[in-house]
Amino acid sequence: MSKEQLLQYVRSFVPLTDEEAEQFVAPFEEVQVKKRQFVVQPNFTNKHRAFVVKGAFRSYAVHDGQEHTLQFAIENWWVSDFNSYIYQHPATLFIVALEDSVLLQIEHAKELELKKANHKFETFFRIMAEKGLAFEHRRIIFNLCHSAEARYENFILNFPNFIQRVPQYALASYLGMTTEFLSRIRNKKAHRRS
Amino acid sequence: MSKEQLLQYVRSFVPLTDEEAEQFVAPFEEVQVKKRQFVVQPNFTNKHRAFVVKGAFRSYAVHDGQEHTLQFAIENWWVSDFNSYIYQHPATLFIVALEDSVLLQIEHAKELELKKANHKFETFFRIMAEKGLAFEHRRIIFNLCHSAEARYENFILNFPNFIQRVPQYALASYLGMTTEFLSRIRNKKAHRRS
DNA sequence: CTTTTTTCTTGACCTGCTTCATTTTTACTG
DNA sequence: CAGTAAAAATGAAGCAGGTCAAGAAAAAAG
Repeated sequence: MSKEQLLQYVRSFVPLTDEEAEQFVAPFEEVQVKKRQFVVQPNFTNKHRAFVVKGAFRSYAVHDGQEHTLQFAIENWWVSDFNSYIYQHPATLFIVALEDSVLLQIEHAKELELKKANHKFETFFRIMAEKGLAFEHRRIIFNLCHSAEARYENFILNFPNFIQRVPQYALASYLGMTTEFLSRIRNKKAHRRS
Repeated sequence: MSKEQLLQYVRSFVPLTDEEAEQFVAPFEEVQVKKRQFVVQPNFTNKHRAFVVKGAFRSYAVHDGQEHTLQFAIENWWVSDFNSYIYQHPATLFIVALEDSVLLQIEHAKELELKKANHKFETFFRIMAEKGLAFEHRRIIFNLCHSAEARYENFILNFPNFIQRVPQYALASYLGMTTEFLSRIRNKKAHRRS
């Protein structure tokens, strides 16, 4: 069952007794999501945090008709409009399924209860947030320091398994460049190899 | 005393009894730092997380001779090379005092002890990390969506109190542009006003 | 306050990346 | 599996922002 997968993930960060494990996963509910279906939309508050059991997602903002990707998420990643979720105010992002997917989602209030109920659960969410913050720090610094081409190379190196699953225009907007420019970078690279 | 200031800050997020308060601040030690002094340097592991009691700091990376600013911190902000601190591996950033400053710093191992000892302390650090992550998400999206000029305007709007205290070349590198270009933006704006 | 260092400004020129328009390729859908 | 929609590639032209070099202003040091 999919909750086993979530538990395995959680236990890789904090040890849980069987009883605690049961308590942790209880408030999560499984949701099936079809490709191109939205799970978060601007102006609606993001009421759930979701663990990706299967599939792929993309969160992005639209500004002046342009899409700008904040994150991708595949198996064993989490998805939410984090600002909307933790402050429980209206979302600014779209989150859409890139494939037919399965999520395990928890309501905001239920997550608060979990964190309150058990020190270990609190620790788990603390670790998630810290790792997320550290990740974004690395991303910001890297983006500040490097050219479009270097950012693409770095992505390939660090997330080879994402490359096959996210459309190129979405990757371009994640890396802060246009689709056209990413296409040219790839083309240049292909020619160098031959 | 400066620990009062830290406590006031912590208590704005989690309620603490007097006993807990004492326990929390005990492992922090006060450090005086002179302007231009470094508190973190690449290749040395960042052993402390520090709360700014007074003064201002800047964390930045150097790449191809160019400086790129990740963060500024003034009173009631925290400073560290977060990746170095939480994983206890060598730092990649410089952190330097922009003014004569006072820090309250805690050793990594002592922080772990605090988080283990009391659920509330764990909650506090979880909230810090979550707020930090939400902040960086907003920053990344904003940077992806906006021009150099808009990023500068946004900074003025959101951090008016930083403007007076950080050098312009540092602000430029935080906003992802050159000193020269920021100078031109400011100049253009001044002319529009007259 | 005078000297030195650091920061900020300004001008001329340059380029990495964007924009727009069109075509080709790939993926869905009935 | 034909037809249509979505995604990727390609070319030409433009611009936001960078680079380099030199001077002015401000701050720090003596």
